[in-house]
Amino acid sequence: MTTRVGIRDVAKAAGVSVTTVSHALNDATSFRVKAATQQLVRDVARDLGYAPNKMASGLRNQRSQILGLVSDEITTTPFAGAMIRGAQDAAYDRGYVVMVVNSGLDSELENREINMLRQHQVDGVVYARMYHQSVQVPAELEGLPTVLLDSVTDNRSISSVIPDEVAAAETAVEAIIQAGHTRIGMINNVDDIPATHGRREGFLNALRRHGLEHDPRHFVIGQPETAGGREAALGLLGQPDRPTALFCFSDRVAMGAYQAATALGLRIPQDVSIVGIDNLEIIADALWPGLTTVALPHYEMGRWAVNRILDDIENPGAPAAQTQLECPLIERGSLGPPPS
Amino acid sequence: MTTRVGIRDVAKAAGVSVTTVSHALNDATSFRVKAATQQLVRDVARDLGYAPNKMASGLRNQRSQILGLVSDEITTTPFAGAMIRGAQDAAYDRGYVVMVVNSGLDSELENREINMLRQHQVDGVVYARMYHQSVQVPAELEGLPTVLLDSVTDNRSISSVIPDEVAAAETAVEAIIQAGHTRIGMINNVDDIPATHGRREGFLNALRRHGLEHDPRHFVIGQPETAGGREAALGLLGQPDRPTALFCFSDRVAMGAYQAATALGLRIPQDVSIVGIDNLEIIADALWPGLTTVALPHYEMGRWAVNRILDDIENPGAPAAQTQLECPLIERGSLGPPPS
DNA sequence: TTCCCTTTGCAAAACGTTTTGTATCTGGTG
DNA sequence: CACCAGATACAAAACGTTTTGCAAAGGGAA
Repeated sequence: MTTRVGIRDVAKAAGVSVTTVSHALNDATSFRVKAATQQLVRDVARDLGYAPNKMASGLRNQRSQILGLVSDEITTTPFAGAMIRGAQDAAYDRGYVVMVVNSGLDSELENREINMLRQHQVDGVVYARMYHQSVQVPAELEGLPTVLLDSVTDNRSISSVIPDEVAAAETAVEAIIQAGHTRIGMINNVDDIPATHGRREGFLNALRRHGLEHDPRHFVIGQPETAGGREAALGLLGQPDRPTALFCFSDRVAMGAYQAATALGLRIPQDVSIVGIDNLEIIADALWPGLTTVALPHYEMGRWAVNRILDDIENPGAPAAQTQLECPLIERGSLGPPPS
Repeated sequence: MTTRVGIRDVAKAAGVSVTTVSHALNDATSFRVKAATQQLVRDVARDLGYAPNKMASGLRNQRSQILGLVSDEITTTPFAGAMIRGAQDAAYDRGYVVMVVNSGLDSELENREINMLRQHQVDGVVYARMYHQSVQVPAELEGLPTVLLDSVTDNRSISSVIPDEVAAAETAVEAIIQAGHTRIGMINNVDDIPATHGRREGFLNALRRHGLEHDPRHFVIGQPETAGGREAALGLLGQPDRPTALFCFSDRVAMGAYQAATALGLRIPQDVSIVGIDNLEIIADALWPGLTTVALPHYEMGRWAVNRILDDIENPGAPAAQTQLECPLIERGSLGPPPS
């Protein structure tokens, strides 16, 4: 239970003043300390296990080196981990640390939590959603550097990063077309969210680009969970001129499609190919055969958001940027040539 | 871009001294301020939107009101969310906030991150693992109040919280026995970790308690993922006197068992019942029929750990406690009576 | 009125840094 | 030898709180 060692202890041990220690350690630009002294101080500091108190230096510098990350439901979603980790890695690389708070759907609570972050003098906050959506930035964030993660708002002066939904869908459908399919179905989400529209658009783009006809009977919507996918796929694959490949709104929907295919006695990918979106490893890897899917760049978005906010802090006044990140195809075993 | 309002602004606006404002707001025990004055100060503070600077008060009080949470792989596991959320909820209730860091498997990085937490003067740290295991507490945590989450160590002076693995398995197997089964198989994990041994023990306990014979051919081990479960279940269910119910090490293993059953033309639960452990919603809910399983209390463990550490901080010297939390049965549709 | 308590308020010190302004060296030049 | 310019080191102020010690005001009791 030794008491913490402070800068004055280092000064005393090294036989120099507190000022000199500070200069020696922060080496700064102005050469106000002799190289030999600097080395001495550093050695002493290391030997004593000195670590500067960020509460004190933050108070003095008016900079806490803490970033806030406020998110909605962290619990129920498997994506949270990757986003948070990306944010933390980026923060760590630049000497910052992240405080995560999550408020579920309770905006009253969210405001109180943002207020706590403010009291801790966070230098900025990443406002994150677990599913890409359009949000209203709470007034509590006024005056704090803010970046949106996996969400957008109409205020163009706030930077944001989201997946390129249209391109993601195009990537998936292009792969299906490359495999030789011409009758391609899609199971989309019923919900009115950006992902729904973007993925639909990408699907249609790819078909059009290759001169393939869009058969409305092969385009269905359902709840974006496994059960919804199962029902939708049962309908789609039960038709006499069923599609030979299915592009699913998400990996969970794709899992439902697997169940439907199995129930109908169709083998994957010999009888029907299935492609998802998300690269939710715990599902995509577990399905049998493995699910070919397009990865959502959660980790990268987390990194981008933090880097962007730190740029804003270090260099204020740069114009805001709305960024879309690419979504790579992850091949496993559920995409093959159409049955002959 | 208004400059932050400080305690002196409140004092000036209320026409009292800074001291009085501090007393009025922290109301404390000693009645050093008249009720009317206190009310006035509070009103003024609210009107001005005053929020105390925790860096300053923390510096003065030698207490940051920040807790560290260091964990291993947050990315790949779906449990992280629940644990973190539990920790945060408990922290929030008591006026604290949580800094999460994760280091993957890199203990070098872990040490540096713990060092960052120390610099930020965290009042304590929760040392968490995503999968219940035995750990060595890093020397860097020396002198900091520490609680282990989902992990244990041989140092009995450190508090810890883990799931009651034995009881969890007993709960699962009891339910199977109650449903009428007598030939019960288990697919266990190959890895030498506490969960493996605890769940095996609980399985055997339940059988013994009901006078059921333990058939070694019905007990197999495999990799604790879906593929491992699939292979193990193919062997188990391919036997002529196959078990009528399978207790699986985890929900992911259970998913493999579903695949095996389907491949063998066995219906769940009519031909074979399956029970898992984890209550990994994204899988248990998605399987068809839904997976009956035993929930691991991740959220509750997170809460317990933080509450315990705050108790330790507020009231040092209490003896350490090693706690096991209960695991409730979650019934969905994969457990039924044995085929007649 | 005087004295003494109690209530209420304030000034100042302290927490551990960083940074500014100034003082002291050193050695080179006239 | 005297002087000066850099190089190097230091003392002190500041960041925004909390808390201690003290002073002023109020009010009974004598």
